[in-house]
Amino acid sequence: MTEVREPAIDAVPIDAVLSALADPVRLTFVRALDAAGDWTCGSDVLGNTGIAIGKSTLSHHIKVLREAGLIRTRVDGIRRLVTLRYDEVEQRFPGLLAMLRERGPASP
Amino acid sequence: MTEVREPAIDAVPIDAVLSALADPVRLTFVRALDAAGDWTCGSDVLGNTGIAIGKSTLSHHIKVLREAGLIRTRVDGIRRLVTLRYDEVEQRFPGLLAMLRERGPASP
DNA sequence: CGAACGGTACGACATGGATCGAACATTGGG
DNA sequence: CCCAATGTTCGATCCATGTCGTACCGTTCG
Repeated sequence: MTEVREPAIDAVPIDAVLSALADPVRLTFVRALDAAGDWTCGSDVLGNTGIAIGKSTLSHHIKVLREAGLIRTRVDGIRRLVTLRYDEVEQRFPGLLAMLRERGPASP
Repeated sequence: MTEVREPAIDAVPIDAVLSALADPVRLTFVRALDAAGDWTCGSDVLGNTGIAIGKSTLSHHIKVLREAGLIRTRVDGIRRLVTLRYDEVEQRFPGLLAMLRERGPASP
């Protein structure tokens, strides 16, 4: 198997998406994936964002995001690569990803 | 005073909005306000939505939603009326309210 | 084969936040 | 003037979940 099971985009409830994005770690993670734009190793994203959490915690967050339909996980040999399900998310929740790029007024 | 203090829409961080909407009670509340479309009394919304919580809990949720920039509270004599800040939210987070109307796949 | 690597699964723990009840505040009416 | 109606505030409690550590699993390579 080269793909990890993920829900169909139409089967994901908005509730799950909101809950998934309500966590600061996961929000930062999604923003980083959005900026990266390509398949990325999960632990690499950690390094890029400066988030300091254990690997089991990271695994947990990735699972939540995957079950919320936001990301996809691909098995590549010894590691797992993740990516935003960009087009699908945009189709189902138009404008959502653009919203997340909004950093808000806190940018000194 | 006939208005309760609320943040300017541009001062609202997306984080606060996501956290506010991640709670099922608040999400239901916002949906009800959206459907009602007009000024609505807080306790009325409770009756309309069938949510069963104490009045202090309701007050708490309203406060969270107000501080997230989503609703406005107006003092009208003995009661307080709440409403969605529809146009402002739509301007700052285009598509968000439409997303919330999406009930997801659970609609038999 | 067996060791190392990258990630997952599971149990335990701590903390944030949802909830409640009671006391307080404000307004309106008898 | 006092009382009823409506919300807010404050403490206390309880639970969901973010976090960690350890054990485990699949893959790769010596």
